[in-house]
Amino acid sequence: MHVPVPQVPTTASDGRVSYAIFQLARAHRGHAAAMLREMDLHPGQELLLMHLLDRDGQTQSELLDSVGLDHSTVSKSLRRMQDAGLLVREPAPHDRRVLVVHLTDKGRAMREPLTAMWRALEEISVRDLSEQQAQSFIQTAYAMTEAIKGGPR
Amino acid sequence: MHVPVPQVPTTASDGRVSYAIFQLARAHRGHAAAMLREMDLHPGQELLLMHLLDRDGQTQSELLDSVGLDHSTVSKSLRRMQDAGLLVREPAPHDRRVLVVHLTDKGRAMREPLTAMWRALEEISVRDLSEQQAQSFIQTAYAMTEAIKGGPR
DNA sequence: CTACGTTATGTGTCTAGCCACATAACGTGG
DNA sequence: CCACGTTATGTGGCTAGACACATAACGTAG
Repeated sequence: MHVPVPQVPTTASDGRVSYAIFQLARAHRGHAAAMLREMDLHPGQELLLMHLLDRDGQTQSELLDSVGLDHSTVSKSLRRMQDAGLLVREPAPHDRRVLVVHLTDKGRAMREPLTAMWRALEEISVRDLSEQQAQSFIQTAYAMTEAIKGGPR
Repeated sequence: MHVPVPQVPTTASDGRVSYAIFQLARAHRGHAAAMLREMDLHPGQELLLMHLLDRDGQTQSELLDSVGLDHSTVSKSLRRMQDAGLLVREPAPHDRRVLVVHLTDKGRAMREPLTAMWRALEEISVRDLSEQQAQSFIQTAYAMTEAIKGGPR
């Protein structure tokens, strides 16, 4: 099977793997954004929703650790998602600094559309791959993720 | 070699490959952003610079096609990069709609730092990979990129 | 030569995401 | 019990990036 490898800028010719990641990420994110748009979500919000769908009632700090974003990003996104009626934030009883996040019915209703979105994203992504290629890709991708995040030297 | 596969949100359990791309992209982009920061560049600007380093004097439209971003994004980024002294935009002689972009000395001076950045990014990315794994990854990544961008069905 | 579609670019507006700074509440050492 | 460090969250400011709308210049059909 012939796979076209686009012209890599000469400045990145020493970073073929990195450039491939870069290009794949762009395409992948773009496609996800289009699907999220159809369900009235903005890119990034789906992650927060997904973590809340797995465990409702988390504090902002807990969510922050889950998604790995800046606390200000989470704070602002949650406010907008509250405005959109996806969730509510309530002060915690025993620690007045803490806000506990709960999904609304509308928020919980996003479970199926989100599952479908990931399934659709997966289908198109692995469309031309063998099962073995897909498994190998996952292994390699996580190995690199760990290395970049500062795994054991 | 044992590679930890982080807990995937249940909503994305049907999208293991996609979630791996998502996580890898986050880490990769974050690391690149940190390095770009040290050379006073903002993420995204490096792409424009790299394409100009390969071919100076492109019009905004040509650049736009190269990088694959919205024309408004390119327009605004170029203005800020001009303010930063990396490039200049001059009206084209034979078509008064067109702006031709030229690098300044300061812009051209980014070639070596950028090359070094991609090399560093590559080193850490492939640190725990065999040459065969890296080649396989590139192939798979571009196959997926093509599939997502709407390759032949 | 004029009307109209196309092309190149700009601007406004929105959210994501980061850093830096600010604030309130919690906890602990003295 | 009070000063001080830590934690949880908010806010301001910046750029990236997308979409929608606007404008000027080019090109072409009639």
